[in-house]
Amino acid sequence: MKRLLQTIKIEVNRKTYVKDPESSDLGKRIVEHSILMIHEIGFDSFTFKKLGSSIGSNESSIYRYFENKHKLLLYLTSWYWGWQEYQFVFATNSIADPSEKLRKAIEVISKPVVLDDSFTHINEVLLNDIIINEYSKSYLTKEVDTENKEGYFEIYKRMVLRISEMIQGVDPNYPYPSSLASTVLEGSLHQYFLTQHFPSLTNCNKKVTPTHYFTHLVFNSLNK
Amino acid sequence: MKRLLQTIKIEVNRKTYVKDPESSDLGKRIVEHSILMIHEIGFDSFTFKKLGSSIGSNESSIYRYFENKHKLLLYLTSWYWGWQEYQFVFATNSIADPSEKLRKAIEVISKPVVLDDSFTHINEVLLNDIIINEYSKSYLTKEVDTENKEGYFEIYKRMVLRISEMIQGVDPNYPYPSSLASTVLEGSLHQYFLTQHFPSLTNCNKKVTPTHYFTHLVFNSLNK
DNA sequence: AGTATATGATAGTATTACTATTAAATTTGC
DNA sequence: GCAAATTTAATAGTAATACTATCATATACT
Repeated sequence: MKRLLQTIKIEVNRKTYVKDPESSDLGKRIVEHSILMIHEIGFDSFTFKKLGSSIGSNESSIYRYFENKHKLLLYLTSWYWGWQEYQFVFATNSIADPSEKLRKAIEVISKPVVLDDSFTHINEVLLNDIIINEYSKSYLTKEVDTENKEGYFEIYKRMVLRISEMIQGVDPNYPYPSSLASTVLEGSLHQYFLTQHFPSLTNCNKKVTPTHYFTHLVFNSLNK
Repeated sequence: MKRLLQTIKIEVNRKTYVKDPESSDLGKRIVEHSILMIHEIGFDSFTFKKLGSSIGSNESSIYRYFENKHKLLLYLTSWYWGWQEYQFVFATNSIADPSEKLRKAIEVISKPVVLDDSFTHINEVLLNDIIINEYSKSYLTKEVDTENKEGYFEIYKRMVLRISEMIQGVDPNYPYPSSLASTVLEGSLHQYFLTQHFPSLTNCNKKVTPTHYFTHLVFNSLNK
């Protein structure tokens, strides 16, 4: 995948980091290798100490970029959703027909992720896998309400809102546009998780992707 | 809510515990207060040491019942799904008409939980809240595949299968019965979570329950 | 060359997630 | 009713985690 606009930078809530990891080489290596390591050993076993030794740096240096591993996860997830939103808007913006627009939107959010050459230090395929397996942990906390107020989930919420508006564009009388939008976004991650770990609980697989399932689900709910 | 069969005991995978907590007074107090405490401070902050002092017992005594807090969570979630399955089967078993059966099934799994007098040491309302906020953590781990093989998620999987079969009973040609079933079960928890913490991402609230939304969603997907 | 800034190395603290041991209390079997 | 078995409580100890603080060194900037 090639980016059209060379100057784009995914904007992430500044509160997720102490020092912008994009601002230095070490910062980028922290992000790059945190993705590799979380993907490999899982978020629960991941520590700054392990990350430090894997990049030949120091635990204390990582703390200068991120307060703790929870904030790092918020950074990674926000980056991911920002990146997804960019592709989402890019792919749907020029489509006039509401149904085609929504169809494209569902496709973009539920299709398998491919590498984006534009951000060399971020492996989007592995990051997507982290989102599938760890995203819920970023909001299933006792601090979710304060963190929500502080804006850590803005991009994700905006994505749901965009989808919700497209649903309303197709059927203004549909009574559950936000619920359906959140179901597609959350449910898509969940269906991918099930194909990986609980294949008997899903009909999705390599051939039948969540895109097929959710396209069918959404358009049967709406009056066209 | 009153139970009809006095002798029922919810069967939970024996591997979740070292010693059956139902077999002693201390065991029941451990379960009872773990629910209260996890509900209050969240699973992440919950420790056996804190639980011990809250029930006037000792950390080491709790380890004689549960290997660790993850296993305790597996016990609580398995108990919850076992309890839900009991109500599910009881409510739907006698219904002959496939559509009515499925309608009832969706209602049972997505309606708000009420207290069950039959299990005095378990507060099902608080436990339901724990399931909403913590269930994903029981399977979003690196050990999910081995634990799945060991049967820790059997009851949940059986629930999805039951719903899936009911969906097929209504429309044998529907191509995604398992995905739709897992979407309803998982999505229902998620919609409750959203009403609590992200009300702008859902149309569900006190009046419009997830039951309305999912009933609409499912029956519009199927050919009747 | 001198100063600011970034990074690295080391040490230290409180908490967690246990394990092991021993003592006390309670239950059970006869 | 007493001895034996079992359960629970108390204490101590270990390795790892999640940090904070301090100081040294390297690099970059003016």
